Amino acid sequence: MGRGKIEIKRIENSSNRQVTYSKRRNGIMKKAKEITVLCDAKVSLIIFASSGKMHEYCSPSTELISILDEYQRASGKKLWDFFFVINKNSLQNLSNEVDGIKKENDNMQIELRHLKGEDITSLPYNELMALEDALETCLTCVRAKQMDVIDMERKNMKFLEGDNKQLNFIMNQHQTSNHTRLQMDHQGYHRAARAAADYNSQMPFAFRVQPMQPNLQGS
Amino acid sequence: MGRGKIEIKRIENSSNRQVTYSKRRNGIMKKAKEITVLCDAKVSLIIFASSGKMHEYCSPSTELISILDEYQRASGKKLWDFFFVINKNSLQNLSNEVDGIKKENDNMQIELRHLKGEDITSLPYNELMALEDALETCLTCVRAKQMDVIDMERKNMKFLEGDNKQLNFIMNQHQTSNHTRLQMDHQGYHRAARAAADYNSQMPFAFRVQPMQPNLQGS
DNA sequence: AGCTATTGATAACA
DNA sequence: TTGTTATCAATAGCT
Repeated sequence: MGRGKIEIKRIENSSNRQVTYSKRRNGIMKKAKEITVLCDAKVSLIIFASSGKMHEYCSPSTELISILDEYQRASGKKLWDFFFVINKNSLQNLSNEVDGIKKENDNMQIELRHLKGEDITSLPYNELMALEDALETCLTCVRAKQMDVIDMERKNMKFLEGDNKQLNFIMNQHQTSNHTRLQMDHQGYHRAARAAADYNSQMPFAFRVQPMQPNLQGS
Repeated sequence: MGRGKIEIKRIENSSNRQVTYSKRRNGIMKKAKEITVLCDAKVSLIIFASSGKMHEYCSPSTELISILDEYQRASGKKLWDFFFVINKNSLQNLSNEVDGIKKENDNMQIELRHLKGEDITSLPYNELMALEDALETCLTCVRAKQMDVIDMERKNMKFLEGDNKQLNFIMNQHQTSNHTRLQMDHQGYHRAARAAADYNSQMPFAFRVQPMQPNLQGS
């Protein structure tokens, strides 16, 4: 529709392309306006030139957002899997929260490094003293705990030895029977389970005492 | 452009309106396609008939979402105060990331508590041993650092005493002059600045040695 | 849906 | 860029 027919392919001459773009853009815009008026249609039209400059048309008394909302329902295509509408207050809150978490994280990392004896060059002397005190207290505490654990282990050993004897005794008693079932009383089962759990919690998994029956611990 | 000119106003005859809608819609779609090809433009076109039926065009190798993204940047109009575009993968990634941070946070808190001697009841014995070792190493390290600090303090003291003597000497030398200026050599200035900086880094601010001239440290 | 007279859009040019 | 205009394309009214 001009002085000559043109093929629909990219216009290589840049200024021709620019002129054609601007004329055709106006044409489409006009037609978009017309169809909204003539036919009660809702239209959203967004055009970007290759230069990046944008032009848009949106039918009056309509918001792009509501058209996009309808678009999602009508097409079934979701523009977003998920989206948050966040006003300025909640955005501020979110930002503050994230900052807080980051700060907490940083502080913990610094504290951790100090407690591990790293990075203490930058600590003032009085904090070094405080750190020493804290470490000594902790060491005392840890050593006391070690004693406790050793003590508990001994008790557990003794307890388990006792149970073992009892089990051996029962096993011997039922040696000839085919349906050998442990005849421990109910309380005994629970005591053993508790002891095993207690004991297990002090040991890495590889060394843990395995229950003799799979659902012993669950009872 | 038809058998007669028409006014651009709502077509009251419903079937005429429907026909015109369909014809013009095709026309706009065609023109939208043409401008993308001819002029390298990016186009998003969404049309709703009054019936609610939707038609859309989006220039190829482009996603509506990216056009809308550009729209927001180009127009300055925000469709939302804030929005995340999250596809299933990035949602998973985000979730993993958050989980990671939480886990990291938890681990740090546990480690911190352990290093502070709290909450060690749940530690297995071998970890208690490892903790004891770590604490002892740290204590050694902290004590060495304390020695360093004390040592450095002594050196600084000595150095400052020396400077003090020198200053007193110079002060005495220039006692009668009104333009009393410290005649320390350039190297001496830098040495003093370095020593002060070093010393300062070991002390809380309240006890820090203040430079005698405000721009001494900056030199 | 097609058809086509007619209007509208626009390519080339200024 | 903007305007003009010869030409082509879209489409209104009709089947």
